[in-house]
Parts: sequence; structure tokens; C-alpha cells
Amino acid sequence: MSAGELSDVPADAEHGESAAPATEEPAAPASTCSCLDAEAPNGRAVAEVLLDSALPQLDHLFDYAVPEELAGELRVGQRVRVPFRNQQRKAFGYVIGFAETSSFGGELSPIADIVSPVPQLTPEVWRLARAVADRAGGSAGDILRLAIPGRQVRVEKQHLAAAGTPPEASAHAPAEPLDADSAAIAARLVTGERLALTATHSPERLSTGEWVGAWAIRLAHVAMAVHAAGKSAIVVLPDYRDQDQLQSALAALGAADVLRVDARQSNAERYGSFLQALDGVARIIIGNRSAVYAPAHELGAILIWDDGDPVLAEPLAPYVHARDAALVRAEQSGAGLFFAAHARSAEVERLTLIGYVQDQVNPPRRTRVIHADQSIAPDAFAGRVPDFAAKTIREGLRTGPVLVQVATPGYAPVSVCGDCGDLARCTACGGPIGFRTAGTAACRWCGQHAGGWACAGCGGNRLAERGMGSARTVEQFERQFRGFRVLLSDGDHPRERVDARPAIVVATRGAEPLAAGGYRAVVLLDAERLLSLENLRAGEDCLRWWENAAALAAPDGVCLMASGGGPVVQAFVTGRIDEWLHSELRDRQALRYPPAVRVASVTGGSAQVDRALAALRTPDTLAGVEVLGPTPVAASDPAARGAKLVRAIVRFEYARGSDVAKRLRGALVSDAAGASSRQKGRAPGRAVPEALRLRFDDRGVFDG
DNA sequence: AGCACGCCGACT
DNA sequence: GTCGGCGTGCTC
Repeated sequence: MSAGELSDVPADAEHGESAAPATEEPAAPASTCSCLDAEAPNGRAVAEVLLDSALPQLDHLFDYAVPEELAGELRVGQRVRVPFRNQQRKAFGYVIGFAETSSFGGELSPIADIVSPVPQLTPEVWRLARAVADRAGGSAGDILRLAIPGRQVRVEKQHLAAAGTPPEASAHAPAEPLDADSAAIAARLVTGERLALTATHSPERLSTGEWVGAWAIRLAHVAMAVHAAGKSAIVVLPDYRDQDQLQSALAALGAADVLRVDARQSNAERYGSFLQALDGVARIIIGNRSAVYAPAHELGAILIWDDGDPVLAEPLAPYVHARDAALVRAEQSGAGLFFAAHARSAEVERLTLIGYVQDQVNPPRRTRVIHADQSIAPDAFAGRVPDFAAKTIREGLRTGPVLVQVATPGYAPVSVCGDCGDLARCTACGGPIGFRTAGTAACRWCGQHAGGWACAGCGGNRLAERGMGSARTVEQFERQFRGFRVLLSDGDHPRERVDARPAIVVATRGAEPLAAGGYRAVVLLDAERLLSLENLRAGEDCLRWWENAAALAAPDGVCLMASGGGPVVQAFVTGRIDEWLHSELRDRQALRYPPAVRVASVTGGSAQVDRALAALRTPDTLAGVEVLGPTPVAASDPAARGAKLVRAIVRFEYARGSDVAKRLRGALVSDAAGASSRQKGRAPGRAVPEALRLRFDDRGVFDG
């Protein structure tokens, strides 16, 4: 691997007029908000507009005439309404730039009206959206939908009215001095450096009395030091529980100018924060994966917490991971990039190996981890856990809460025939039957209730529970540890915090509550079950789940790996995660698996996919690009929806990324152009030919 | 998407 | 001769 493998990150966008200076603009009246500052036409007659459309063939700029009566108001970045297809039908779009003349042959239609005086799309965000969409084979409009919240007239009026009043002093002195390490990191970030940090374990107490993970305090210090340098910081965090912790840490430190962008906010709140970000004041913007597109003023750094969490991958086309968007943005804007986590992702490990990201080597404090290896010292089972684990739990309960991490939610993941012992299969779809709660069994694939189930082998109709879900674990612990509170936290009933009193907290991975003062003990069960998940990245995921759980222990608490063995468990127990990741990455390099290489999946009708793959060979065959398949997509696959589809997987070196994306995107555009006719021409009753679908860097593309 | 353009078979 | 079938392609 070489540093050149990131050369696919575009240095510049083709479209857009961001280069034109805004200096010729007349001085704005004193009462207008600085969020209105943007380039005006200044006599130029043509406006370049990106239309709001999901259609790939419309994903380019359209020229419109600047009407006399709008010339004074119109600005780059404004949302406008324009005639499209005919003078009656109108479409929405964004003004991307102005020009003297148009290269379009026909007569230009005029812009119909301006939706809002606020230029919502800054040149920087436009450049980012264009580059990110190009890299992912998608439309810029799809990125802008994530980047720009829906307009709220009331919020906007309020914002513009308040703009006359002088902004509050933005150079707030922090309530506590920033720690020297964080200040040093921030100083490097604002010069454009890219750093990776493994965070310290255990919760810490804020001056407000609230407990948060030590990582949150570290990120708060770094973000505040970036802000103190007069720059904005964007902090991307996977979920609202992480965002809450960071927000608490920032508040306790007296941070000013903090904005929050997350999925739980109303659109009005989101639009309000968005307008403040646009305001020309440096901010600390914290939020979910979409926050990476926030219109930050003077962006100094993007901070990403726990980038291995799958929720940072956008589920909507073009499926761009926040990490990738951040890489492009940092490259384009010269901002720094900070990856922090308890367990590094394979992607960040790759970036450190090629020297693109610098490793912060100072070893963090880590919870003491012990391993009860059943294969070395077989132990007696009196209930759900081996005796050694039960002893650890009892010891912890003497002084505080104990966390027990389990693999599966629900009651019992598996059921078997009570008579012959065969695995119970759903009578409708053949899927495995599990118990969601005690006594109610249903198919884990189709959800059908297993009320009238009969065994296909012996005809018996008694279902027996096998395996231990979180609910059944709670039941067993209530029996085994009488007199103690047993609390449950899982995906359906997440619990954000627990107090410092003794209690057993049973949680599924990722749903562990934060304990005041930290857990006395963290017990990790079901390692072999988690590692056996049919997932190429099971090892990496397990290390992340385990490290995040271990980080919830008190500084003098203990983490017990209660079972399992093998290299991944060893890496966790000995704390040599980076070494394991390193060798894993070498293996993937040899096997050509991501993230050592990139992948794209191409799905559609057989002829469509063939045409798309042909584009990879014309006009010349791209070196470093390999095609697997196409293979039929199983009819049961939700992607198929009854139609007969095939899928090919394209593997390529990072340096080939822009070529591959450009060519596959070209095939998609010509396919879409012909799609309407195919649709119309289809015989009645025949399945609708699905559109060609393109997906880059799909994490699960090689999973069964 | 949705609509106009355009090029071959059956018709008042 | 022309009406209209639907494949093709464009939308500033």
C-alpha cells in the first residue's frame, strides 16, 4: 500500500463557481444577517442551477436566464424555483454560480422565483457534495438532501430579525483550563493534520456532577481548543447517547457557540441550528453522520468518534459513510481530521499504515482485563455463567453496579423440537424460530407466529428454548443472585444511565448504559457466539463492542472475558488490538478484501449489468479493476422483489476509484435514460425491470 | 418521470 | 395518402 492510494480524493470539483470572489458585492445593510452574504450576479445574465431530482441524467447544471426583477436579490446558494420541461411545470434547485453567457444551444428560460433570501448552499458544501457524490457514483442532490434541512419560514424570519442585535462574544474563556495534550492536538489539527487517537477508558465526573466517558471530555477539550483558535469544529458521533455525553462535557467546560444537529430534533430545531452555522461565526457543531455536511464557518477540524459504528454509514443512496465524506471535506478545505475511538476501525488502521493519518502513540489508560478460558481451566456452571464469572459478579456487587454484556436480545434465540431435538423451522419460510419473550415463539426471518408449529421430522408440536437471550439471562440472574436488582438494557428498551448502587445490568452489545462512577465489573459473555456471526468483519466488530463495554468500568474496576479463545479474544485480553488489526489488514490485502481495496456492487437485469461492466472495458480496460460475477440475486433477497436480478462485484485499487465511479455512473445514466421506454414496453403481468443500482464500499457485500 | 419526436404497419 | 404504434432521448 502507498500513500498514492488516496489520490482518488478529488482535489477540486468540476462544476460550481466557488472560485469567483465575493468582493465586488455591495456592502450589506447593517441590519442583515451575515448568513445572507453570498455572491451576486453583478450584471451576469446566466445562472447555473442544480435541480432537485433523484434522476441521474439530471445530475448536472442547467443554465437559466437571470430576470431583471430578480437580479438584485439573487445570490449563489439560494434555493430557486425554475420552469422545467415546459413553462408551467416548475422544479426546485440551487443557484450554483453565475456566468456571462451559456454554452447551451437553445433559448434559456428565466428563473421563476427565489424560495428564500438565505443562500443555503455554500460554495464549500457544494464542492463537497459534488465530490462525494462523484466518488460514490451518486447524485449531488442526494447529498444536498442530507446537508440542508427543510426550510421553516417562521424560524428563518426569527433568525433574520435577531440578526440586527450584536452576536454574543464568541471568544468565551472555558470554565476550566484546556488540557495541554488536547491543545497540542488541536494546534496540529487546525494546520490540516490528520490524527488517530485511542481513547482512555472509564467514565469521569464533570464539574456539574454528571458522569460521562473520559473520551467525551477529551473530544470536548479538542473541539474547544479548535474553537479558541477562531475555527469551527464538527464532531460526528454515532448516536444520541454519545452526542448527549459530548454536549454535557462541553457545557460543563463552559463552551460557547455549540450547535447540535441530530435525528431527534424537530425540523424547526434543525433549521435553526443550520442558519446559525451559516452565520459567519465559528461554532462547535456536534451531531450524527449528517453533521459532516454542516455549513461550518472557517472549518478547523472534523472530529469523528467511533467511526467503526455501522450507523455512520448512510442508509440512503448513494450510501456514503461519514468517514469518507470527512476525508473528502478535510482534503478540500484544508481542515484537520481527528479519528477517536476505543477500538480503531480497519479503515483508520489502513490510513495510519499508509501514513495518511498520524497515530497518537501515548498509551491510554485501559481497564484491567482478565480471561476465564474454559478450554484451559474448565469451570462448573451453576446457572447462566461459569462459577468464576459468578464470583466476579458477586464481588462487584459488594460496592456497585456490574455490567453483563450478552450477544442476543430477546428470550431464547433458538428453539428445537421438544420431542426429537431437531432445530425448529418456520412452516412458512423455513427460517429459525426464536423466543422473543418467554412463551412466545416466532420465526426470526418472516416474523410468523409459531402457534400451530409441527416438527417436520417427528410431527411433535412442543417447542423447547435453546440459547440465552438478554431477557432469559435476566430471569436466570434473578434466580442466581437473589436480593439484587437486575436491570435490562437492549435495543428495544435502551437505558442511558444507571446509578452507583449495586445492580446487575444485562445489556446487548451497543446498548450498555453508562454507570455513575463506572461499573465495578464488566463481564463479557457469548464471545464465541459473536465471533461466529457470518460476517467478514466479526473480529473487528467484536473488538469494538468489547472495548466500548470495558471502557464503562471504573478505573479500578475489572473486565472479565468469560469465555472464548483464539486470536481475536487474545488481542482483546492482551490489549494488542492494533497489532491484530494490522495483521488482519495484511490478510485482506492478500485476499483483496476491503478496506485493503475498494468494492462496488452493480445490481440489475442481466443485460443492464453486462452493459455497465462493459463500460469498465471501454474505451480501454482499467488496470487494477477486477469483476466478480455477475451471479443471480436470490429471489428471497429483498433487493430482488420478485424480479430476476443479477449482481456483480467490482474490486479496485483506491487510485482507480474515480475512473470506476465515472464509468459505472455513465452506464447508470444511459440506463436511466432508456428506463422509461422499457417500463412502458413491458408485457402486462411481467415483473418490472428494476433500475440499475450502484453501491460503493458496501460493508456487507461479501457477507452471506 | 413525463412528454415530444420519429419511423414503420393497417386504415377511412 | 395518414393515423398511431411505441422505441429513443431530452428536459436549460
